[in-house]
Amino acid sequence: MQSRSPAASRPGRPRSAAADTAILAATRAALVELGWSKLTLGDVATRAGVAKTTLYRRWSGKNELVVDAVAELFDELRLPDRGSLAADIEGVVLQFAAILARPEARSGLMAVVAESTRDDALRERIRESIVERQKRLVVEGRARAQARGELPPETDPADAARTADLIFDVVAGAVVHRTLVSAEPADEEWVRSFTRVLLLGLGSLGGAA
Amino acid sequence: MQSRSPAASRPGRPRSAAADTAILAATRAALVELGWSKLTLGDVATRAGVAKTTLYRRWSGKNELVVDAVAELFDELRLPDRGSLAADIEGVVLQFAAILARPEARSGLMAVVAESTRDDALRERIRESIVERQKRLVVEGRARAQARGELPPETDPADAARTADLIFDVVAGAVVHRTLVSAEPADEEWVRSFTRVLLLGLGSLGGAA
DNA sequence: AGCTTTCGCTACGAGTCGTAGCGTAATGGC
DNA sequence: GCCATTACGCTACGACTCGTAGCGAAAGCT
Repeated sequence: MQSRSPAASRPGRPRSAAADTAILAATRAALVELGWSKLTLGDVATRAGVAKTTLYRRWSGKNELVVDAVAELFDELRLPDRGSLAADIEGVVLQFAAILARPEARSGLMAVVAESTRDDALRERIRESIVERQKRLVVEGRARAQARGELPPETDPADAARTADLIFDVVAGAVVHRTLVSAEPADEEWVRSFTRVLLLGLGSLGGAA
Repeated sequence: MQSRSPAASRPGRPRSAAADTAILAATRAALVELGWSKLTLGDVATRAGVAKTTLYRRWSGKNELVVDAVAELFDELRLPDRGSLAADIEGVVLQFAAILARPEARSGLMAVVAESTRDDALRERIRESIVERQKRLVVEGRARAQARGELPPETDPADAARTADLIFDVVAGAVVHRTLVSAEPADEEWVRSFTRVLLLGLGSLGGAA
């Protein structure tokens, strides 16, 4: 989870793996009940049944802890092949929306992103453990669509990377904004409309329902 | 700014308007130097040259203060008529990106949005003073495009509102995600590609540059 | 004038932070 | 089996921020 140094067969008492999972679960529970700002590390330690010092030995602070706790929520993201680009997009967006609908994600994700604007190491940690995994789904879905002939093949690899970044920002940004700023559910109806705009553009809306 | 009660000709010493602007400016300066988490109201009061108690008489806490301080940044958003829907979108998105590039917006905006996930009153304050103003630009730009014949006219008013919400989430979400999560500049090249996707859909990318 | 509200200032209890120090528990090496 | 090494639980601590109370002085209205 934290990609620490080797840690392979080091002398001395090993760190409890159960403590790690208990702490991360306790962090999510505290996020649900208290939210980001009222979450204290002392409280998390109590919930997890560990000493506060143990927590500080493994995480340098609240930011890093919450990143790891929230990152686990995104482990379940999958991209099953549903046969068409539109169906693939709708499927993964609905998964993403379901995760963002959970209170521990809502409270924690935006807060650590906000903190990351002033902390490069934190931003890199978020990128590694959360963002990059999502972006891989975009690349994979795009490749599938190109194999099906639904999208034009990419000419320049640099162009392809820029396009993947653009698609990712549009998809993730729209769902996040809908869920956290507008505070409306990204339900099936919304996802269908969004997918239509993404594939066909604004002009495709408004004509026939 | 805070839309207080009438306040018209009330007996007693009136509140200093200069203090308001000094406090909001000091808040933005503190956001730039310290970021959200290390910003303290005592520090803001000192920077503004007012007593801490004065600050608490006007704002109930850090969240509300930062919302008002950040909201002023969005006052400059305009939607000049550039002749075409594409040009209008590019113009307003570049303005929006320029605001989000400022450190006081980056640090403050996401933080208060994160807090608003657990505070309905705060969310409403954000909606009134920040989000609604942005959304009006979408509605206006869409109406212009329909008058030009670039977009199909809306049939059902409820449908029209849903569509405006969708467009807003896509546009604002994409720019915010690009700027704050991906941490890459939303420069002219990116905005051009984004506008193309928004108007024509994903298929329009990759063919010719 | 007199009344009312705001302002700056000081002080306060409550709560959190992150760390230090200690004795104990759990490993691996010999 | 013994020892070095590391992790753990616990307590205590100074430093800091929070939000509020109380006071006298200032600034407006009638």
